[in-house]
Amino acid sequence: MDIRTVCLGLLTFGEATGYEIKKLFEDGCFAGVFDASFGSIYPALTRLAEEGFVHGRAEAQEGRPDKKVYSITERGRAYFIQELSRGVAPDHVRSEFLIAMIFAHLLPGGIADAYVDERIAECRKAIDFLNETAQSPHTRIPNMQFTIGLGLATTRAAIAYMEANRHLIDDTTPARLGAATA
Amino acid sequence: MDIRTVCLGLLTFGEATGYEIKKLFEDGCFAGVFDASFGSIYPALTRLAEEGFVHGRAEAQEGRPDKKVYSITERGRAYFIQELSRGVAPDHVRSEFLIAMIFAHLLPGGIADAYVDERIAECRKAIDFLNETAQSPHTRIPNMQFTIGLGLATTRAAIAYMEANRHLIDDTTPARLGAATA
DNA sequence: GGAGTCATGTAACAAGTTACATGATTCG
DNA sequence: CGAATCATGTAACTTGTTACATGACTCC
Repeated sequence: MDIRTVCLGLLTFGEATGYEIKKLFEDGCFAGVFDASFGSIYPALTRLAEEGFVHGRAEAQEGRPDKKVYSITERGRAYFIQELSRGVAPDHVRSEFLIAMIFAHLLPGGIADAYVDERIAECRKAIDFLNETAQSPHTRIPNMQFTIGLGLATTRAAIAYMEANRHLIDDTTPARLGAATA
Repeated sequence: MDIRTVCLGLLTFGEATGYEIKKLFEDGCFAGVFDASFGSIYPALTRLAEEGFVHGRAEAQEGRPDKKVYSITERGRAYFIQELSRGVAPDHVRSEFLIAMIFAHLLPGGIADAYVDERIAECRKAIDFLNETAQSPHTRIPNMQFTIGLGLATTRAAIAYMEANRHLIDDTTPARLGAATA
């Protein structure tokens, strides 16, 4: 699924500007699920408008560029539902953290260990964030609670596992030694 | 981290051809962590060879194109360790499944439910695969056991959560009804 | 005065995918 | 006889990022 389609989906929750969509990818309910830069969001919205899937309304502002507030059209909504009904592609994951863990035995002492520390801290932040999000009004629908709950369950499992098994990383032989004995 | 660097990392485990690297991304220990197509693997290896990070040896075969077996050089190994020591970027995730769950309330009855079925089946397959991988000889190093164990822990948590909470998805109001009451 | 927020947009670039080209062998 | 496996490589294309351009206002 491309960014265009995801933007369309976001607009089913209500109107938004490109700037607001970007923030939803960063701190909103899409954090950790999808991400996109301004350089892809703005052209995506422009094209959606050309195709008649959204409608852009310019809102004048003082001392700032006009705000372009987009709202989804009936056609857009139908198209989004159709796209989402066609099936879901496998997850696309690219985790530098996991790669670092796979090759942890090559890293000089302390580095992989620090990566685990960082990761645990990030997971804790993610849990706080998910708990907050679960309270916000538009996540009251059951499928949102499901999605947030799934994130909480897997993140908690990750923390518990890492805390219980991080000695497997600490014990890693430093790189130079590993190369010498190979 | 780009594909080039990950290919370099794979070669620290021993020599391999482009074809074999592709298989490692699909069924090997990198399944679910990273993925790449031939169109990016072959050029990556060519460039790594030009840069002196790997050495390519052509092996003649009957009735088939020459096999190019790549092995990592000392420079390549040093470069890879240096790159991996510079820190890890945040995970890059793009999950159509999670997007489908977020918008499940828009989908016609039964579809989101089927997606959950599929997902649980995939998770079970992933667990079988991880258990097999944990037995193979070159995953005996502790950090590999850690990585595999982390995958098992989070995947099991995901299955358990989905089985216990999938009613939140089943209960979803069909799309047309949802639109009418909005 | 510098950083951060709000706000949009484009051009140059990077990265990676898909499809094509080639071709023998083996398995069902 | 078709599909899968083994095996490499390139060109066209898609997608998306980074950096730049513009500009005011507010907080420290």
